Amino acid sequence: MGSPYGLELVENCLVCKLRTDSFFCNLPNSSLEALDKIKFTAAYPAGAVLFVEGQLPRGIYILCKGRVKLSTTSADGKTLILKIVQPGEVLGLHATVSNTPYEITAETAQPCQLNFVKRDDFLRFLQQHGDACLKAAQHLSRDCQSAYQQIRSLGLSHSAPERLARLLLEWAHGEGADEAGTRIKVALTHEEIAQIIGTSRETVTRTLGDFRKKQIAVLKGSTLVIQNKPALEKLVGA
Amino acid sequence: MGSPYGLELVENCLVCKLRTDSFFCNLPNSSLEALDKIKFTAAYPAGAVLFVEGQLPRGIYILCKGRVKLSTTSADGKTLILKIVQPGEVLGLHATVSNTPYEITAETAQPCQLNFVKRDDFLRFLQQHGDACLKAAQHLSRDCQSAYQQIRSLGLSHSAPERLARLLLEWAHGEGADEAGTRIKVALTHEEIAQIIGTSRETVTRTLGDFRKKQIAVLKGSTLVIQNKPALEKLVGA
DNA sequence: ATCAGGCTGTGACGAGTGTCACTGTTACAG
DNA sequence: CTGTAACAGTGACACTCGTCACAGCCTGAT
Repeated sequence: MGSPYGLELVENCLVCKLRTDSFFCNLPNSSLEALDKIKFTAAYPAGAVLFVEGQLPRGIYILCKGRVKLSTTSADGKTLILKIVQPGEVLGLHATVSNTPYEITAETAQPCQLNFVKRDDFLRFLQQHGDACLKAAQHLSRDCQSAYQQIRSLGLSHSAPERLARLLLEWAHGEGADEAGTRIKVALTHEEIAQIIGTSRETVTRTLGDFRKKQIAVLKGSTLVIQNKPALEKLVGA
Repeated sequence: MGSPYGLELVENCLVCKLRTDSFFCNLPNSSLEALDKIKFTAAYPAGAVLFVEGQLPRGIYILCKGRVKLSTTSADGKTLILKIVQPGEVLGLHATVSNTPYEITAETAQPCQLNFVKRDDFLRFLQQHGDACLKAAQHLSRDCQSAYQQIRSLGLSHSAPERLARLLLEWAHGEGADEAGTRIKVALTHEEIAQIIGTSRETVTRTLGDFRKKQIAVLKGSTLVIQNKPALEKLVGA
């Protein structure tokens, strides 16, 4: 039994222990069985590029395990990270549905397990399974929402500290806190954070240093501790 | 026969002369008839607010005639325009599909005719008509695309002139040109343009003045003439 | 005609931040 | 243990652009 990149492959969605409560994972069994027949399961190492902006859509990827980074790059090489995709989410859905080129690039950030479904198979599947089609629509609407949120963050904020504060709060959302504050794991470099909030690496370093000095939040290694959440909320103007 | 706000209402989608080739308008007749039964047609004056960000979704609006402005506003009153919606497009789709609050505000920019469909009716309609559901997914994927485009514009560009150039090129896309250049009608103030590209009114005025001086483009009244398209393309770095 | 209100055009000024250049720190391979 | 590369921290500087302030200019109402 091969387990490439340290992953144990789960071949069958129906008995999959990774199943989340989101999107395609929790379809009724009849639809899930149909999906199971047309999917291909594969494992990828960290840093693998699933698709590149500009390519014609080959199909969709369902992320079972790991993290995937979605980004776009400008002509002069500047990169903007759109999203870190979590297990249970689908990649390449809008390009596949509308048959337009992928407008973003997807790259694994960790070793990942993914299910791939070819475009033709997938569209046929959607036509035959109304519940799945509705799920797809819901998934797309979430993508829209997160995109709109990022537009707000980029377009309506006045400063880099404000955008960084917004990002930290987003991460903190739904996490529990103890007496020291909210403790979160982030596996991102300053450079990557800069690419998310659309600023430079130096500004992120400086701003985080500023937050540390003011005892608002501390990022050490891959551990972020938010000590003063109200201060962050004040920064975003909420 | 009342024709409010100078509009002549078209009550029946099947015989509608406004039908575009996009989205719900060109559904097969069987689905269109079903849609016709659950929709409410209404006319609105310019400046009418269809829904506000934060409200729970009541349903979707299909724009038959007129223009609608989609925007979000920050806590401190700054406004960002996301899109000017054209006839044939659907409003409030993602909020309705995912049953989350509208995260944008929709306001008519001209007298408009709209079809409204209640949420429950619409979701039932989607479940029963697979073709319509697929259309809805396609529509959502277009919304995503335009959102991603705006993210690129806001996050990856270095300067206001670059963003303005990108906007002008977007407007020029698909328009014919004569010897004087590409002539486009835009019914937007400098203020509104500023809110689209996320800058200040003064910067738009100054940049347009600069474009005029360099004979790149001239905006006079509501007529925009693009004289030197290559110069704009060079500005966006393409 | 007169006035008000919205839009456009312009100047001055300073905060914010991108860029460059460098040092310090950590992690990991040989 | 050492060398190397990636990442983090920091200072200096220029430059963009947001902000304030005000002057023309239209359009429509009175």
